[in-house]
Amino acid sequence: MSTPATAHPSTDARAAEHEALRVWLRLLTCTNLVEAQLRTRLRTNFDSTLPRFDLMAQLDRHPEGLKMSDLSRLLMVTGGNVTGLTDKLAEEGLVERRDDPRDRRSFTVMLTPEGQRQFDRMAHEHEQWVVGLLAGLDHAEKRQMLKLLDRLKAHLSAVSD
Amino acid sequence: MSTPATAHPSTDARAAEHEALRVWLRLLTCTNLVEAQLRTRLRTNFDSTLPRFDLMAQLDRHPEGLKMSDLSRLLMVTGGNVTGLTDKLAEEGLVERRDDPRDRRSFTVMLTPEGQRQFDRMAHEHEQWVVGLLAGLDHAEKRQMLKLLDRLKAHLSAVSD
DNA sequence: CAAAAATACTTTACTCATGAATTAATTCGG
DNA sequence: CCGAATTAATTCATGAGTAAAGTATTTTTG
Repeated sequence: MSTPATAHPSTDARAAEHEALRVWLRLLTCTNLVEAQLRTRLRTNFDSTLPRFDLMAQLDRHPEGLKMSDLSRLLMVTGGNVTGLTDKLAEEGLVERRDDPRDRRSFTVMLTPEGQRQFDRMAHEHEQWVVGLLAGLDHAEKRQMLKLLDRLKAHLSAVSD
Repeated sequence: MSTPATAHPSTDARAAEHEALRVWLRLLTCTNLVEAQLRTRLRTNFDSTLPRFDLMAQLDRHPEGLKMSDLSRLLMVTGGNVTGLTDKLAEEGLVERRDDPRDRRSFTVMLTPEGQRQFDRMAHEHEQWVVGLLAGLDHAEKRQMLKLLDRLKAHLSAVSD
């Protein structure tokens, strides 16, 4: 560990704090801008929302169906939240609750054919939106960003226990 | 514009989509992890929340006070939201609404001395939390990240009109 | 100057998220 | 096999956000 030739260590500490805050605020700003765009477009083009899209995306990835508890874990939200989202999607005929013959406490949630059709259309557009929103970075920059975010994520996962 | 020597353009397009999605999902994950940590710590250490902290931070940065509309713009949230947050902070004696002598429709919101004291304590801890959470990146990586996020932000601002 | 437009804020109704309490069904230890 | 603990899902109260409608006060303009 070499100490750089700076006069005041406290100055370095201040600079480090400032830098970390700047990175965090930019991170937050960029994420919020992208999210806002996706929300708006999902709303105006499909009269839907991000949470609903995310839930349907999980069901799309698991055609055999998922239990409410699985959805809760995969979406990283509470069970009560999944109940509410599923209720509304079911009302609209986009997903279906099927009794689990093995366990009468639980059931399996699946996309209906109608839900699958709607999701396919949404997913296709959604991907293109994301490509467009991230077009500010070229290929090399995206790779760099991914590397940095992976490092950050690893550290955060460790911190979060 | 040179076309790389790849067999199928459609393959490139698919790869590009996949890469953009991956970057976006990592961005989202990292932001959510940091936010969750900050929320939890703000809650357990100060019995407060991020929106309240952010509002108070803006008032701290503007000791002369801000109008509701300023807060709405700076926090990038709707006016109704600012009304609710301000109501609660005012109830708790942390901020104060002062009549604007020039315009009876509006008023100036300021931190009370009590609010200023509480914010000072929170801000100090908050900064150290962020430093710790971003400690997964060293100095050079943080600079790199900042550069990439700035580029991304510039593009997003342009897209969002 | 009076009517119309714009502005500042609040209110209302809705979505989405949480945590805690509840209900019902399953599993496990004795 | 029975009571205790666990698990699956829902319900309820609360907080934060939106969009849209409402109120009151400027400001603009014909």
